[in-house]
Parts: sequence; structure tokens; C-alpha cells
Amino acid sequence: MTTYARNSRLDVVLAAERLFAQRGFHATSMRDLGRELGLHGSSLYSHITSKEDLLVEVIDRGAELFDAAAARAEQAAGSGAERLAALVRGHLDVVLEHVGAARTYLNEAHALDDQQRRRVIERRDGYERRFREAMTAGIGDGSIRADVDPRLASIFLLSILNSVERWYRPEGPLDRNQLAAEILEFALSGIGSRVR
Amino acid sequence: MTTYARNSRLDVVLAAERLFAQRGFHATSMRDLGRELGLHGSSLYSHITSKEDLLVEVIDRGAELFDAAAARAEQAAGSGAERLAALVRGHLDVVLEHVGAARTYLNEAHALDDQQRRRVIERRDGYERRFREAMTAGIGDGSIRADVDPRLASIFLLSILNSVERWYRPEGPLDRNQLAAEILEFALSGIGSRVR
DNA sequence: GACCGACGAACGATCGTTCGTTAGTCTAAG
DNA sequence: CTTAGACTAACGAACGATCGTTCGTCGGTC
Repeated sequence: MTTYARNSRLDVVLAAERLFAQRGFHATSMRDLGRELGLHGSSLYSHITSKEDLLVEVIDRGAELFDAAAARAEQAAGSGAERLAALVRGHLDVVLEHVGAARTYLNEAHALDDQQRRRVIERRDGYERRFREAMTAGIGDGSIRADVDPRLASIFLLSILNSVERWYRPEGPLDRNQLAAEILEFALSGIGSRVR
Repeated sequence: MTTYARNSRLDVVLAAERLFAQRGFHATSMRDLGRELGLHGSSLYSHITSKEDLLVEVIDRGAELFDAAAARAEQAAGSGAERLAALVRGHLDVVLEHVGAARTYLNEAHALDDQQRRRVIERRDGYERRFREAMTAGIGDGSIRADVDPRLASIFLLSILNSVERWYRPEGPLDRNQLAAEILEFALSGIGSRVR
């Protein structure tokens, strides 16, 4: 007779993703987290070793998802601009399919201690580098304008992508493909007319 | 004989801007805040009524700064694209000159209670509308392409602007005017070449 | 009967906040 | 010019609540 709601370690991590993303790490108590799974805060320690470790795990999962998506995107053949488009679509897939992990990864890294935070930031820089390299390749093959600064442009593009979770609602009129197309159109062509 | 370090209400608000922006609202204790001013946490209540009220005040100050900058920018004559450029420069001025208030306004509104948060978000929407209207005007006068969706484009542009505080360092090689020029160039022309 | 997830009381620490008190400053009457 | 009294910023102890975490126990499943 199973009267307990038995949970696995993964259940805890997934609940943490949700709550950390929704309320923030410091605003989420272990008892909140327990309630989310129908058990006591103290019971979580059957699965994890500390709240801090849990945050590290959630954030690392987020980083992993983005890195994996980028690796998949980079196998797309074609011009630099086309590789960049694949990176954008991959990024959006992660943000929209793993909201919790993505948001926690993007917004809660500051709650980590110095060493862990540095590690995460370095990893984030590595991810950004893949965007920069696609742009540089694009400049080489003529699909991206030669006067573009790849470093700045990749920061701008990632700013747009990382802010998507702040306003986009999947149930709205814009589907995922349209969103990707709109972002790419903005990034590639801008909004200005030839005569300003 | 003045042995006390006497502080005014404004001192408390300014210290709160700094700490709330740096560590986040929930990670900042009243005793932290007191230490920043050289006094006890309890002493802060000579100046304020609650931690929550203090956050409201900091965030409202941030909103005020952005609204004032936008109002100034909108007096700039010229095409829609030129008005948009003035809005961008005004936004950057606020972000770079009032880092604490701006960051707290942009990142800590989720710590407000439902009613206050709704109020702040509405005000933020009003600010975004000014960008949208400049774009719409630009479409009218031919300075902005007619196929641009002003709503999406203003979200994208503001995503870039609001992320500036996450990476930009004023002591770096890029000064404020160059930063504004780079952002405008990206937003108006994008990075794609004519043939992709 | 070994194993494990959950319980629930309890820990010391820290949280936001209250309050009676003190020390310094300002104003105005003597 | 002095001085009494109002005013205010800051102190510091203390409040109940909640925090993350520990631990001995127990029920349910292999």
C-alpha cells in the first residue's frame, strides 16, 4: 500500500528549477521546495547535500543544455549566417523547453560563491564564443558584413535571446519558428530604411 | 562635538540602491544595509518604515529617471529614427549614471508584492510604448522600414539596452558615445550583408 | 531483515522590526 | 551670552518568525 509520494533526486532538481526560476534562489526556502513535492523540507536531504549544491546542479544542467544545443547547431552546414541562425534556433529551443533551468542559469548565478560563479561565467563566455565564431566565419564567406564587430554583435544578439523568457508567452500569437525568424531578421537586417 | 555619522533618508535610499543592485533584495539584510552606512540595522527605521517600502522607493526612483530621460529625448526634433536614437542615448545615460537605481528597477521588481509589481510593470510598458511610437513615426516618415513590427523591434532594442549593465564597463575601451553608436548601428542596419 | 525515503522535533543562526533610552543639535526665552 | 527644552538620529537589547540543516525514528518495499 503506497501511501507515500516517493520522489527521486531528479524530482527535487526539477522542482528546484521551477522555484528558483520563479521566485529566485534566496526567496525560495527548503520548506517551500518540499511543499512543491508534497514533503517536508528536511526530507529533501535524503536526496541532496545542501541548498547551495542544489543550485549548482540546476545551473550546471542549464549550461549543459545550452552547450549541447550549440554543438548540435554547429553541425549545420552552410554559411556563417546560416550557422548563426541554427545557433539562434537552438538557443530558443532550450529557453522555451527548459524554462526553469534556463532562467536559473541566466539569472541566479550571482547567488553562487565566488569560485563557482567564476566557473559558470567562464562557461558562459565559451558559449558566447561560439556565436562570435559563427559571425567571424560569416564575415569570411561574405554572409555577414565585414565592418561588424563580432564581439559586440554576439553580445547584442544574446541579449535579445536571453531576454525572451521575460516577455514571450508560447500561448500567444507568435510561434517558436516565427519568433526565431523575427529575431534573425532584426539581427541581420535591422530596422532602418536605406534612406534615413 | 559631532561624534555620530549622521545620515539622511536619501543616504539610506542611495545605499539601498547600491546593495539591492549588487546582491539582490532578498540577499541584502537590514543589518548589511546599516553596516554600509556605519550604523545599526535598527537605526534605519529612523528614516524608513519598512524594507519593502524602501524597495518601492528605490524602484520608483529608477522608473522616474527613465521616464524623465525619455521625455527629454522626445523633444529632439527630426525623423523617427533620430528620435529613437535620442531615446537610446537617454536610456544609456540613466543606466551608466545611476547603476544602482537602474539595476534594481530592472531586476528586482519581482520581489514586490502583486499590486506594486503590477504598477511597476505597467509603468515599464508605458516606457516601452515611447520606443514603439518613435518607430511607428519612423515608418511614417520613411526613416524606418515599413515591414518592421514596432512592438517586437522595441522589445529587441530594449533587451539590448537593459542588458548593457551586465557586461559593459565604463573603464573599458568603448566610451558611452561609441556604445550608443554601436547599438544604433546594430539596430538600424543589422549585421547581414546584402547577399547572404 | 536490509534498505531507503520520509517524518517531525530540534539546533543555532539570522531575519525584519519594535521600543525605551541616550546623545547631540537646534531654537528661543531669560 | 547663557541655558532650558524640544527634536531627532542612533543605540542596543529583545521580539517572534523563519532560515538551512541534523538526527533519531519509522513505515513500506525488495
